[in-house]
This record gives sequence, structure tokens and C-alpha cells, in this order.
Amino acid sequence: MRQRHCNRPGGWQGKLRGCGYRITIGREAILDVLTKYKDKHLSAEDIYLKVHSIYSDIGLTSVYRTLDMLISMGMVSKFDFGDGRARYEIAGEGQKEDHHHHLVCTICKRVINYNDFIDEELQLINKTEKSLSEKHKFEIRSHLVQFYGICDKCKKKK
Amino acid sequence: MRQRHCNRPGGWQGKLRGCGYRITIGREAILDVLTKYKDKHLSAEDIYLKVHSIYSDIGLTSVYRTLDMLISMGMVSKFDFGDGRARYEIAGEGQKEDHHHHLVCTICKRVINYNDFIDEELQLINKTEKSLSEKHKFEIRSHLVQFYGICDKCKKKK
DNA sequence: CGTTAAATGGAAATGATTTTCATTTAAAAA
DNA sequence: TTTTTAAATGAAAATCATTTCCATTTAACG
Ligand SMILES: [Mn+2]
Ligand SMILES: [Mn+2]
Ligand SMILES: [Zn+2]
Ligand SMILES: [Zn+2]
Repeated sequence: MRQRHCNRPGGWQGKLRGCGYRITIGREAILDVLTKYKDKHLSAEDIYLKVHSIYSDIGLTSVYRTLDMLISMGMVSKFDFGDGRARYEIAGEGQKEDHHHHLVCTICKRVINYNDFIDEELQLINKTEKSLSEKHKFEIRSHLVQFYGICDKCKKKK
Repeated sequence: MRQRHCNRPGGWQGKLRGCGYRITIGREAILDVLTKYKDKHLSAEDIYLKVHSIYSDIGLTSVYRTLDMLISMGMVSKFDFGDGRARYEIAGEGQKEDHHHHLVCTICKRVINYNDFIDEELQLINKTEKSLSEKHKFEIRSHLVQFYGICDKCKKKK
């Protein structure tokens, strides 16, 4: 049985409408996949393949277009982990539970989400944001924090 | 008169030799450019053009190869500011004076270096690094902190 | 100098992302 | 419901930063 999204205003449909975008099967399917794999880091092609298996009319071009749209609305975040393809992740609403940063293996490109010290980090980030905003007259919208190194498995291989 | 690099062991020449690499005119010229423009964020082609104007035998391929080599040695850092091309910056030795993070305009892609709160940031980063290293058996080598937003000029244009 | 593996440049290949354009479709109007 | 219309779409082609290939050159060492 197919899981349906709620239709409350404020759901994803309301958000799209509010920005003047139309509701389409492709867009719903892409959001479904992003939600289902919310702690993974899917590439555009990953998303295309997963959507394609349940809705074979989707095109890769539309995946890219939809992702750009969702990013511009702040509903999706785009990352570069150094393997030559962008990665996408749905941006959780409640910035408490979902917000996390990344640990990236520079060899195998594996990515770990982490939450440790997130309160302290966010506190410092807020302080920095405020100060930098004023000093450089810069309107800060988001931040990126990533650690790079060598993961357990890759270390053992050497 | 041409500015010469020092030959003290510990200089860039010693570092390359220590890693089994040869000293070449191209490599010297690339390091010269990276040093001269140390607070800019040059693309591979930017570097190629600047080197080419003083040493026209250089090829773009060698610029890419040399940058990869320098990155693997930790002498250069590579960044993605979202404009479709990688940016390179020489990595200062003394992590006090030179270490900085970035403020990136998502519209015009302008990048500002900042140092504010760097001590506090580094302190928290060290703490996080230590904890994450243990928890995930991950050997952390470096970190990335960037703020994204809209710069002064782009804000005025709207 | 002569030897040799590393380094190089140019051309071609690669591959993720973007553009183009003819067709389809969501949604508002009638 | 039917009509209307601009937004959305897919397929193919284009783009373009980066990588690969390979024949030639060169740094380093004796
Ligand atoms: Mn994540
Ligand atoms: Mn910088
Ligand atoms: Zn790894
Ligand atoms: Zn700007």
C-alpha cells in the first residue's frame, strides 16, 4: 500500500504552491525518495534510478531541475564530498533533531553524519554568524561544517 | 629582478625532495603564483594563465597534476564554492596567522576570508575532532567551515 | 656526459550537469 | 466538464572542468 503525504497546508504541496510551483508526480516521487533515504547522501543519478523504479516516466533532466528548485526553496541541501558528483539530502524542518554535520573519508568517500557537540557548535556558529553579518554586511543563510580524514576500513587496508 | 625562493632544507624544495618528487620550473612557478595570490581563490585555469604569462611552456594538464600533488602533501587546499570549478589556496604553515574560514556569496560566488573567533572555533573543532576520532575510529586530517549567504553588493541589486 | 624513471604538453576522452526544443500537463478560467 | 495557457517535461545535444593517453623531454644521480 502506497504511503501518502498529508495535504495539510504547510506540507510540501503547500510549500511548492506558495512559491508558485506546480504539484507533479515526478516532484512527489523525488521528495518521497529523499525522505525515505534522509540519512543517506544520494547523487542525482541515485535519485533518478530509485524514482525510475517506481515511476518510469521520470527523466534525469527533471531530477536535476527539481533538485535545483528544492534547493532554492531551502528544502534540500547539496553537498560536495569530493568524488566528482553532487550529493543531496532533504533539509529537516526542526533544526534540533535533524541538523547534523559530516565526517568524510578522503579515500573511499564514505560519509558519516554526526550530532555530537551540535549544540555547542550551533551556539558558536550563531555567534559567528551574527558578528560576520554585521562586519561584512553579509546576509548569512546557511553553513557547512565537514571533517576530512581516513576511515576505519581504509586505515586497515594500508 | 626575479625573486628566488630560499634553499634551506624545509623550504618547498626540501619538501618535494623528501616526498620523492623532482624540482621543476613548472612546479616552482605554480608555487610562486599560489604564494603571491595567497589570499585569493584561484581556479586551475587562473593559475595556468598567470604561470603561462611568465613561463609559456606550462600546460594546463601539468597545473592540475601539480595541484593534486601539492594537495596530497598538504601544501595546498582545494575548495568548492559552488561555481562549477575548484579553487586552490596555499596552505600556510603556521596555523595561527594564516588559518581562516570562508564566507561565500551564493549569488556572485565572491569569497571572503575571515579570522574572527578563529581561536574559539579551533578550540571547539579540536574537541570535536578528538571525540569523533575515538567514536568512529576515524583519523581526522582537516576540516572545512563555510558560511553561505548574500553579499552586500548582491543585496543592493535586488 | 649517459642512463633512467619521472615529468610534461597536447590531443582526445570522460562524465556530470546544462541547454534546447518540441510535446505534455497542471491548474485556472470559462 | 471543457478550454486555455504557461509551466513542466524528456530526449538529445551541448557544455566544460577535469582526466587519460602517449610520445617526447628532462631532472637527478653516478
Ligand atoms: Mn548528512
Ligand atoms: Mn581563503
Ligand atoms: Zn574510507
Ligand atoms: Zn554576491
